[in-house]
Amino acid sequence: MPYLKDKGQSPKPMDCRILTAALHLFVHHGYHNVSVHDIQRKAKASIGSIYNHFDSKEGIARALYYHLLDEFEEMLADVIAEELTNIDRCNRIISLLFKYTESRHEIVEFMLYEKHRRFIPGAPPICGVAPFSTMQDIVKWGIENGEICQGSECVITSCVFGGAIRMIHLRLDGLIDRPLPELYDAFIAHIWQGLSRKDQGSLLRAVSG
Amino acid sequence: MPYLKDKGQSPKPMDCRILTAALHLFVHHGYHNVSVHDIQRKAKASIGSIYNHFDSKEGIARALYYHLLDEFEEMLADVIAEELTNIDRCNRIISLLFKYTESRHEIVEFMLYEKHRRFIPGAPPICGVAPFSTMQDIVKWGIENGEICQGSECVITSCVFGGAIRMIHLRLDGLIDRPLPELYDAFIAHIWQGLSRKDQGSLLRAVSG
DNA sequence: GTCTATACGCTGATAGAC
DNA sequence: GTCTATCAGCGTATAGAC
Repeated sequence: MPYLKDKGQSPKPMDCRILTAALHLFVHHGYHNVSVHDIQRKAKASIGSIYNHFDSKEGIARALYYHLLDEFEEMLADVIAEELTNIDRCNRIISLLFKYTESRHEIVEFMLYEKHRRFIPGAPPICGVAPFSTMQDIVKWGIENGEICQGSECVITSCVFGGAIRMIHLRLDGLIDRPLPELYDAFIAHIWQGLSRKDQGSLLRAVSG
Repeated sequence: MPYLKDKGQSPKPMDCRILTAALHLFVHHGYHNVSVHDIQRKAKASIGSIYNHFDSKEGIARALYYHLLDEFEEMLADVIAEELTNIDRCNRIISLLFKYTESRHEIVEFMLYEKHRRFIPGAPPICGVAPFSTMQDIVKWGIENGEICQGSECVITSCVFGGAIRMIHLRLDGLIDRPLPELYDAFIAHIWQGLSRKDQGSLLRAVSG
């Protein structure tokens, strides 16, 4: 393809043209507002060719979705392989998502902002699926080894990644006008340190002094 | 209707039947997977009657959307009128959203989990629209009067409400099996106090990392 | 205001030549 | 494998009786 990275078996050139066209159209107009004719035109292929590569319009969406899901999961595997603390793993994931939101916004929008079950009948809710459960695992490990505060995994995971996902949505909707990576440091600090006013200075002084 | 509350001018009985049927069907099957015939059947009205009350299928969705948006905004006005601290206002909003997720899940799902622009062409992105900008205002006031830590409004608003919205999505997708109000206290504590373990060592790590 | 019957465009999918 | 031409069904919306 490649979408997020080069590894893994990429689809064949023609599949790629079709999937890339479909991704673009789905993101900008919505699955239901895009016809197979639109995809065919954009991919510079014919209807017959489309149906030679995919069994249906829904099949195109499915292929796209599961392909990107795999790439997402690969990215997370890489982050886990890095042997960081679990907090830093969370931060790294957020950092990558913020970057991709700028550089590959169509992919991020399709994966993080679309209701896939609306057009892929069999699809499980995305938040329960591999990459997202992996994110919850990382949080769980962090709680277990004491990096992260005690509490319900799903609540803490929601706090960590829910805020990030919200920012991505706002950015994609044009309601944040700065590139997300510029807001990364502030965001990370808020999440881990909390949002109520606190006298950070004295806390830090207490440690160093 | 009433959806969230009784005040305001409710639609007429027939409008109400149609809108209630449409809400149910849109939430469960998605706007594009619902035909006017489905709505007509569910509302126990005829096609002709539907088109006597609304100009189009899209018109039904629009009426529903803006009606609920008004009710949402009214709810926020009530919270603001209560004269709480701004942090408590945020908490109160989250508490109400959690409660409504249990008792009126179709409304919450329609308002917080649907991509309205996919079927209501003129609609502005929901996060930029009245109730959501009001939420950002509350955060802004909290920053200004020193209750909430210094920082970018949109980042802090994302942290506060993004986590809550994420939990609502997870709950609506069946990935959280406990009623959200039971998780409210924990959630609030995490948001305002932060997620890293609370001894100074890890706080410093979070700051430097 | 409510109803039934109908028109008709669009779109997903197929057939069959090359 | 790719293409064009075509079909069949669905779904929005209208016409017109009551």
